[in-house]
Amino acid sequence: MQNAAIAALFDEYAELLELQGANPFRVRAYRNAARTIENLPQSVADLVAAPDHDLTALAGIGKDLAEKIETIVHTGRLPPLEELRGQFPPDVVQMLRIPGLGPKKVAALLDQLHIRSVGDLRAACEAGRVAALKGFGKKTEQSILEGLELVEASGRRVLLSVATAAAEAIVNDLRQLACVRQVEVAGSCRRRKETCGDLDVLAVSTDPAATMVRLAAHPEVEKVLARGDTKQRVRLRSGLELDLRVVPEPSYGAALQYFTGSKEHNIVMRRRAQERGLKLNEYGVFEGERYVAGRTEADVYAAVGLPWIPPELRENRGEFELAEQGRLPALVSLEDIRGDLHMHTTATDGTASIREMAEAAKARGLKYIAITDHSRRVTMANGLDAARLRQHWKDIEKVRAQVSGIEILCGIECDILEDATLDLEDDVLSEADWVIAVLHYGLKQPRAQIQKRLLRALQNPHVDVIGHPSGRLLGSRPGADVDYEELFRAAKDHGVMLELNASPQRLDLDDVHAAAAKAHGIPIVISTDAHSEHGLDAMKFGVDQARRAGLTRHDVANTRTFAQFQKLLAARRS
DNA sequence: GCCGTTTTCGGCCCGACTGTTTTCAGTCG
Repeated sequence: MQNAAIAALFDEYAELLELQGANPFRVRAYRNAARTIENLPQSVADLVAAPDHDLTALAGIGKDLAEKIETIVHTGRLPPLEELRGQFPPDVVQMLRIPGLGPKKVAALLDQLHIRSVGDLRAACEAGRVAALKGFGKKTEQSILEGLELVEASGRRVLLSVATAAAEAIVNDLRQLACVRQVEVAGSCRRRKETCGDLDVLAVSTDPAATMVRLAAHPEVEKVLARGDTKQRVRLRSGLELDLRVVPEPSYGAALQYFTGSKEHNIVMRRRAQERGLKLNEYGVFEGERYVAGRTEADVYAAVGLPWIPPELRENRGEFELAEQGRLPALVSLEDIRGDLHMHTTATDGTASIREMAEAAKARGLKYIAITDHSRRVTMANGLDAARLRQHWKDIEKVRAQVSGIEILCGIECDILEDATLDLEDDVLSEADWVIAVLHYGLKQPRAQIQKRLLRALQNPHVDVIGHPSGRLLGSRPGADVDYEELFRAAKDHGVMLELNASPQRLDLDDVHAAAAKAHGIPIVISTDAHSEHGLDAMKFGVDQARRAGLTRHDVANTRTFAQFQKLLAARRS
């Protein structure tokens, strides 16, 4: 069982416990455990398989949870959860997704109105029975009906690329106002998480009311959901919800820190403040009633004895320890990137020619690229067989002569077939400058076969890098069941690099596994997998995830100059 | 349910907004 699945069981358990009215700290313990497991680079199942393992060494895992994890790994089940599920109708989880409905209200609906399903809930609202309940009213009833629509329609997280575009549109509009002194996106979007559930925008304004009005009037805003003096929540036409908060100047840094999160990171921050006899909230750091700091984020971190921590690292995944020891990494940036080593052309499923891609890459300041079209197995993309590939490389060489100022590698994105052989013969692969091996088909194969395919590819002397290792597509397709520890060891042994695919729906390696690959000393290549000139702009999203993984420019192979990169490649092959 | 050079009990982060309340619980981030 994969870590995410184990975490999901604990999250569901926490939700049902909450409905039951259990001790809130007990509920939190399950949620904390879920986060710990989710953020673990190695598979919990592998940990359990090790002879003298100790799960209680993990943060937030004690004797009880360790036993529950063992049970899940061995049986695939969590009996107490199954028992708890039996006490509630299956639709409760969906009801909890409705904005405004939390565990207390849902429990009241179940107990007093005997609601069994989402359908029951709709009927009860329409009959006016919900409004009659104590603690409910007409407005609540109406908002439940609207929430039901919403939950059924979307309620999903959106890609970081989508969230970023929406946030920038709003922020740029607010910036037009003379009264707006500062405005910035906070939240998971600022932390550059791969998907965002909503948007948080923070502003300093001399006229908060006018700022609120401006947001409400923005063409992308579909509905104002809540509006106070300092806070407004709106729903955008895309379905994404956005919070705007207007704060006083002396609180801007504290508010930015607070609303950037993550929740887990902030809990540690406030605990550190407490330990120093201080109180930290979105208005600043306080000693009793006295304001101590809050104008900038750096001031807030300094007040709790830390250097400023980059937003991408704020997940309580070890950044506090690094900050305390003065060992925060100098994170890789987009400006560090010199090459892009995965892209397609009209030879297969790209929309631009070799020359157009080269010119577009050059215009973006890149010094070298690899043209890596598909191999024959990818028939729907018109994948290349050996003969067409050799001709394609000749065409690339012609472009090399025509376009100066950028180096172009003759590459290939070669499929690792379901039977663990490569889609092209060794003789043609040996002629390539750059070989990416990837899984496209048979992603649902059992773990053993997936591993066999990856390991066989790693052992092939012509393979330089494994591309998008899991094959996942965010929000639509889970990745293959990869044993990452084994993958990393083998990649290290054979000197093969690993790709962090920057395409916004892939971001694969993800941040957790990219960090683990770095720990193994494996060079990471951030590549766009561009299928058009515009696709080259995805590099920033790959860099974002690399930063979340704590990678420096030294960890990323394509920050090297072309000469240095070629040396690395030559060393790998010898 | 977890955790601990303030240890094995008694803590566990903090505030805004809403709707329903006559002073606050629930929800949310």
